[in-house]
Amino acid sequence: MKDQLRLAIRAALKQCYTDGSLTSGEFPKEVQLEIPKNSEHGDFSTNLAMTLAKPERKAPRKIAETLVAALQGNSLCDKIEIAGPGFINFRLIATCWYKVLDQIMQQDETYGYSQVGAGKKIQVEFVSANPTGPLHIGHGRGAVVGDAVAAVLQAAGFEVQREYYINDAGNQILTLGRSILLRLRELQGEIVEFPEDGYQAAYIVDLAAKYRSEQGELNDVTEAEAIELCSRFGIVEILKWIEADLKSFGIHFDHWFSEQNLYDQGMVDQELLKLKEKGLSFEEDGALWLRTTDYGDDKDRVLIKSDGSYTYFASDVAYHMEKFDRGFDQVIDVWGADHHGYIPRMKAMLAGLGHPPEALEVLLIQMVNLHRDGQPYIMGKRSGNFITLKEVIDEVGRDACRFFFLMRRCDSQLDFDLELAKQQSSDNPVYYVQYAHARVCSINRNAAESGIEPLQPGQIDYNRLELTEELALVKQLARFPETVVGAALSYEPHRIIFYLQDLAAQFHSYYNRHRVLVDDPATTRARLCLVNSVRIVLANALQMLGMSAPERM
RNA sequence: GCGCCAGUAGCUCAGUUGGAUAGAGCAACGGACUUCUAAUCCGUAGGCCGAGGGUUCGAAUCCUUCCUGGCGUGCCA
Repeated sequence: MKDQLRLAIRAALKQCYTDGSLTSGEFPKEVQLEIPKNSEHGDFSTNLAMTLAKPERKAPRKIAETLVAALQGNSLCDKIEIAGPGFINFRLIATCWYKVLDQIMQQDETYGYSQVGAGKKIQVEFVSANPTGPLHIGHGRGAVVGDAVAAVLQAAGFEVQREYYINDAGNQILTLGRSILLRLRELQGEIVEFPEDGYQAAYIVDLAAKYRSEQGELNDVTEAEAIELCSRFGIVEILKWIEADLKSFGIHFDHWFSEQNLYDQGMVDQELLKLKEKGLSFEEDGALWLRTTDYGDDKDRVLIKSDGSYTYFASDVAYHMEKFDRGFDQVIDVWGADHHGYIPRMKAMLAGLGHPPEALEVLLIQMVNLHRDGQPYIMGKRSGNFITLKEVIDEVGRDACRFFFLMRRCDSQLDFDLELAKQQSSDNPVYYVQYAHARVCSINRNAAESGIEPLQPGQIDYNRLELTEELALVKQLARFPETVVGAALSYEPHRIIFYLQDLAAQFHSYYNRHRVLVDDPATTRARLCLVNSVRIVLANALQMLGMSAPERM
C-alpha cells in the first residue's frame, strides 16, 4: 500500500521535472512517507515538498501545490491536501484498504513474511553462556532476544543461522574440573579443603555424585588427568541442562560451536600468524599484543600471556574470523551489557584484518532486575535464594516469560516481576493479547454452530465494513508487514510486541462496541472476514516470537 | 579520571530514525455484563521529555557542556 503510493509520488515528481514545473532535478533516495499520529492528517503524509525547498529555492507550500497538481487523478487517493508548513497528506480510497483483507485471507500464515532480506546470510550468536553452571535469568533475556531477532530476520527473508559458542577451554573449565574432583574426593570419604575460588554451588556436588555412580571413582590417574576427566564430564552434563532449558523455552540452535575445537584445529595459531604477518601484533613484556589502538581502541590488548597461555580475546579473534570465512554478510553477537568494553577491540581486530566493522553488530542486553510483588528480589550466589532460569520458566510459564523479556528495548534495563508475570489477570499483557485471539476463535465456533458457512473468497462485500473502527482496524492490519521489516532491519523485536498490544486493544474495543454475528448475512460475513484477519495477524506475530495463540482461555 | 547505556505522567515504558496538538499500560477516580468469553470495554485526571546552550522551516530525537543512576575500565572469565 505504502509502496504503491511511494511509486505514484515518484512518478509525479519525475513528471514535474520533465514538464519544467520543477527545476532542480533533485531526487531523494527515498520518498519519506509516514503515518500521521493524527488521523485527520490522512493515511500517509510526506515531507517531500519541505526537503525540496532548498534545492528548488521556493516556498515548500508552492512546491507542494505543484506536486499535488501532478498527482491528481491517480487511482489510489480520494483526497490529497497540503497542510502545515508544507506536508502533503494523502487519504486512500477505502476499497484500496480492503484489498489488504483479501491478501491476509489468501496468504494466511505467511502474511507479514517478506523477502526483503533474500540472498543475505546472517548469523546470530547468542546465549553462549559458559558451561560451568545452569542458566540464570540474565541468560534468559539474551536467549529470548537473540532468538526473536533471528526469527524476525527470517521472517524478513534473511537466511539465518542461530549459533551457540561453547567456552569449553580456559581457566574456568579447569576450575570446574577441580571443583568436581574435590567434591568427588569428599564423597569418597576424604577430607578436602575447598578453595575460595572454586565453584561452591550445590550442583557441583550433584555432578560429582553422578560421576561416581556412572564412571566410578578416580584413583589410578594423575591429578591432571583426573581434573581433565571431571571437566569433560561436567561440560557435557551442564550443556545437557542448558540445552534442556533452552528447549523448554522453545529455542534451538542450528550450530553449537566449541572453542576447544578452535584450538584443536589449530585455527587460533593460524589467525594469530595472520595478524603477525600483517604487522598488527607485537611482543612486549614476554606477551603477544594486538595493536588495537590503531583502530580506535584505547589500549592494546594481550593475545598470549607471558606464561604462554591464551587470552579469551585470542580465541575470539579466531572465532570471528572463522565466522566470516563461513560467508555471512552480517554477524550479530548478543552479549550481556557488562561486556560492552569488549566491543572496541573486536571492531579494531576486524578492521585490522580487512572486514568492515559494521559487519559485526553487537546487541548488548541490559540487566534484568528480578522483583516479587514490587520488591526487589536479591540474588546472592552464596545465599540460598539464587533462582535459575528453569525455575522462572516453570513458575511463570513460557509465553509470559518470553513476552516479558521482549517488552523492552534490549538496551534498557528490565524489571521482571515474578508475581505479575504469572498473574492471569488484566494486569498481564500476555493474556491481553492472547485473549483477543481466543475471542475470535470463540466467534468462529459460534458462527459454525449457527450454520454460517466458511468464508469464500469473492463472496465478501467489503462495503459492509463502513464503521470508522473497521477501517482503522484494516489500516492497523496493513501495517504488520512493514512492522516486521522494521523490527528486522533494526534488530528490535520489541516493536512487534508493541504492535501486538495495539492491535489487541483495537480489537477488544471493536468487539465491545459491535457484534460480529448479526442478522444481516452480508455484514456478518464481512465482519467475520475482518476479525479473522485480526486473528491471523495475532497468531502470526505470536508464533513468530515463539509464543502460543490459544483458541480458548 | 575515561568509556558505554539510560534519564519522557505518581510507577514501568513506547515514540515510525528530524515532523504537525508527546502516547500506552499499571496505580487513582467515575461508569458498562439478560446480548459472539468482563482475562474485556468507555470516560476523567495526570508533562519544564534530567538542566543549560547550539544546529533549522521544525528537536524528546542531532551537536555541546553539566547533573543523576547502572555497567565497564585486568597478561579475569
